[in-house]
Amino acid sequence: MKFDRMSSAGYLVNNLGRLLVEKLRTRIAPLGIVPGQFPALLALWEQDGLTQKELLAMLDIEQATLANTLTRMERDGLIVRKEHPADARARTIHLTDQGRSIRDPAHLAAMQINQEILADFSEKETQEFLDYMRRIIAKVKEAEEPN
Amino acid sequence: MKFDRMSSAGYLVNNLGRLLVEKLRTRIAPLGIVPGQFPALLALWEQDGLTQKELLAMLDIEQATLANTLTRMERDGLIVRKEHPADARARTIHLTDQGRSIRDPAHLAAMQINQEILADFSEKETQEFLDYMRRIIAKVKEAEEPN
DNA sequence: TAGCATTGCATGGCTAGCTATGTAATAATA
DNA sequence: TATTATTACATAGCTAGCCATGCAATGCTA
Repeated sequence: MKFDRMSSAGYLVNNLGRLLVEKLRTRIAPLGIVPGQFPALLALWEQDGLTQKELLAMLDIEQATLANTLTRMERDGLIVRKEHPADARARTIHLTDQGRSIRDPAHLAAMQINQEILADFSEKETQEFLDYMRRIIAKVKEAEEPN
Repeated sequence: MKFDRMSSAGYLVNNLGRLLVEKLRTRIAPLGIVPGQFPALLALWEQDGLTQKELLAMLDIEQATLANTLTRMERDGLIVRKEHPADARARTIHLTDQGRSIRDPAHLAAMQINQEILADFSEKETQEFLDYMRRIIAKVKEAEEPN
């Protein structure tokens, strides 16, 4: 009985995931950000001044992971956290000028990577691939939350 | 200009990768192993007594990552490292009885996950999906090593 | 309104990936 | 053969994910 990694969806997804994170890392390094900060930045570029809880609701990571990522983002001068006007437990999260300024090149880097890795794919194949991914994600999430 | 994560191949691959790692983690926890150990175990189940270098050549991780994983595997009683008969720098890696004994259930867990997440896929769709993944992986690797 | 439950966030400890670097052993060479 | 280069592996330090837990503030309720 043999297990062939190249025929294992799980193995392939994981392997590609790591490759793409590293690719993104090198692309966005000049902007002073790292891959883990990307989803939070995307959300904050859409809407600034959120609380951690509100931001968390937009992301697919755990609260503790976000808290640590935000701490590093603050350290790196991308965001500042201000006291919440009405709730002393909460803090609102605001992009700095620097955090705001890298929006376009960061978007571009991510879009270029997506485009490059799918350069040999037809439009139909690209859509099929994205659809397969979304279907599997939905399936996994449904399995872990049967409600 | 908006960036839609659900249309980003990179984001989707990553998101799914994490979901699947966690799924695997819960499945194999009863066996006393964790996902990072899986590839090394697969290789050792195929061939025991390899050096770290030989094992590394079969895996898609960096040397330092493997060294740390092997240390944890030894700590957890899955492997032992013995002195190499001819080269005092190297050590040969051997499965313990415990490491050997979990082979079948571990294989089964991984195969079941692959099967479950693709349960709604036709055979054709499954093959297409795997093929798309392999094509993209090849593309990314080719891009980073133009030779 | 006093006490308890809940909430918002932070922290600790783990796995697992990465790069860079150290160290001892081996191999190559001047 | 003495020195230098290379090799095999380990270690340090980082990001980034996870779960469990702590703590202060807020909300609820008897």
